[in-house]
Amino acid sequence: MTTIRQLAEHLGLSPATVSRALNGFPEVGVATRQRVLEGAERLHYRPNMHAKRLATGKSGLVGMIFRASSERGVDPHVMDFLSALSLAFADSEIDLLVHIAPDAQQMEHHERIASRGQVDGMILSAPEPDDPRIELLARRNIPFVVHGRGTDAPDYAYYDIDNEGAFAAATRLLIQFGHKRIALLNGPQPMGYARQRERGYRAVMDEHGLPVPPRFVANGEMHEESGYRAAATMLADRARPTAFLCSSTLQALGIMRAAGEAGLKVGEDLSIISHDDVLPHLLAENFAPPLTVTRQPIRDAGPILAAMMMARLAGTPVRELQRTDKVDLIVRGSTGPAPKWGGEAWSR
Amino acid sequence: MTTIRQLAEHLGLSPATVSRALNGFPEVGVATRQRVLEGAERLHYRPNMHAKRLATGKSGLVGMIFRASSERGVDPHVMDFLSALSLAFADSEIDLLVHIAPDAQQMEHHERIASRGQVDGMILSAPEPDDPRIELLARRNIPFVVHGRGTDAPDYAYYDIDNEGAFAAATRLLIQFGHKRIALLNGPQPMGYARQRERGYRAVMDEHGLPVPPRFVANGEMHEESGYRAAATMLADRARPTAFLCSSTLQALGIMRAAGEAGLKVGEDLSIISHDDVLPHLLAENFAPPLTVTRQPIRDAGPILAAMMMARLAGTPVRELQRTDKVDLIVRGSTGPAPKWGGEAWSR
DNA sequence: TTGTAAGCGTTATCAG
DNA sequence: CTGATAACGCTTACAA
Repeated sequence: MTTIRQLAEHLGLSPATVSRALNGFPEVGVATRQRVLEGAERLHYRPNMHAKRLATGKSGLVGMIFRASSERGVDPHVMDFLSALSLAFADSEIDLLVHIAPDAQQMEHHERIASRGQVDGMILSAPEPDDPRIELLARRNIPFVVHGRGTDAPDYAYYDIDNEGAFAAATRLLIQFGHKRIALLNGPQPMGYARQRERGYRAVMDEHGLPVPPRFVANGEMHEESGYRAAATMLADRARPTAFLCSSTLQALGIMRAAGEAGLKVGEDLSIISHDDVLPHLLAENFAPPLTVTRQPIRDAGPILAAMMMARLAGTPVRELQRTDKVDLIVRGSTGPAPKWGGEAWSR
Repeated sequence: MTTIRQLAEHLGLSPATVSRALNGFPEVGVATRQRVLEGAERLHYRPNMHAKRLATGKSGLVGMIFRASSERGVDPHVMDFLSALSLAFADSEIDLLVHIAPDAQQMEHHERIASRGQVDGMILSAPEPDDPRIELLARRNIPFVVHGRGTDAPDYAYYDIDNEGAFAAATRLLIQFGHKRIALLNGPQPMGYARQRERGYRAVMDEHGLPVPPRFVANGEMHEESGYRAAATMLADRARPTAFLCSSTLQALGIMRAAGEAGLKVGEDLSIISHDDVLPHLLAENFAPPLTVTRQPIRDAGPILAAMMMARLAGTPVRELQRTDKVDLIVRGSTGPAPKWGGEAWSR
């Protein structure tokens, strides 16, 4: 390993000049810089990160702590996000420090990373309204950006999608198709996005004077089995829903299984609209029938949040780093007119 | 931020003694150590990682670079592995540095991490026979452990499952059920595990004198659509297979879709056995019908490889860090006796 | 058992 | 434009 001092000696320069040349400082002569660059190349000089970091106080690391439920582990959507994020940082100098922590140990892990001071900033996702992780980072003065929002207009840097608008649009489509008994299979209760989605759904139901009985709204994790369980229960009832809104294509898969067992044909006897983060290994258009979805690939959030993080580190103020994107509604075969027998609205 | 010097002053000791006390050196007096520990607590002392690392040359970071295909991104199974790995490192001092890189840029990323010297070791997965990544790490003398094997008896530390035995057992079961036309939907061609699986399958087919026409073996990525495509093609032929072996439950989902479109009933007209890494959000037992699988949760590899990595860093020799686990064959509803019409072996 | 002092490889300050 | 020199915060011989 050649050090900056060796390189300097080799060139007949001081370490200081070499450092300046290498780091693009303006005051260094153009000929000198050229010489230094060539020398560095020739001697295979690689700056020692640890020394650099000790001297500058910057670590070149951005931390991200994912949530894991104890039974099901990490939501498969997040891998897609992580992947896009990593790719987006690829040609910067930044590397990603990743933790996966059960909900119960989230704070512990944040404490650890924060107090060690080993990251320049943090990215966090799936915030709740009064998220203690956010409070911690703010208190410790660690720059952070958030994937999602805990509340409607938070005072931190975030990127989110318009969950409320998406679910309002989906509900509206179903109502236009004549559906009156529409059930919602939502994500976990405390999550910001789950609240936003429920709000969009309820607003449109209200608007059309359609009742929302409590048993038509379920909260659960976003996997096949949770979709199956909730749908099976609801479909067993005589006043069953004629349409489902759900939060993930995996849940939709479970709804389809329940529908199959109940002898219902999806797209005719039963309509389904799912939110689609786009899991590349299980595409909504390949469902049988193809799924109608509110679509916003979660991977698109990667480059956006990476850019936000870098801007934040460069000092861009928070209010310039808040963004919400619209969501597309894509109609496919899993939705259709309400069946005749279900034409009546559910009543207490 | 309190430094070790401040803490030392506060206690009337030298930084050296404080350092020794904190790092558990034996020579320090028991009373002194107690005092130091309390003082550190009181002043909220946290050692500066960068300084520590500059002094010791260790980074406390283990790197992992995942492969991503350009169209489908990262295999969803790996998130589960990453998650287990991170959990396993949680109460060590080690943190995980994660990259996701397209196959085409794997070497670039390895170069980058290796030359910066910012990790103490690397974990890598899905090796191929003469994997250039492994060659690079070996040449640079960076300790590493591997998830999977590129060859049967590699000279590096690895953890793998008995893919060959698993697929041999699965093939045997199908043959016992009377199947003669058995197709294999494998993972990507170059991967070690894909080769191992094909070998297990072919060995048992040979053993029973059953031919394996080229069109009965497909290699592809492990997602729903690849399973669908391959199965649809094979099922369209008049001498179609009566049973499928596949590499992932997502592929099995695709096979089921193709079977449905061909009017075949899975478990009766067509048998399916899949390898099951256990995706927690899509369980094989919840398929319709439930899927017969060779089962080995990929998450189990997390703690094993974490322990191996730490052992490797502590100097345990490579030959003591090589392990292969058996795989369970779990029979469920997707397998059954070969249909009568398919009783004849395929012939050229 | 504890202290002194010399690194570890950079960057940053201040002269020149 | 370039060069000394002092940090940066910790570890580790070596001395006591």
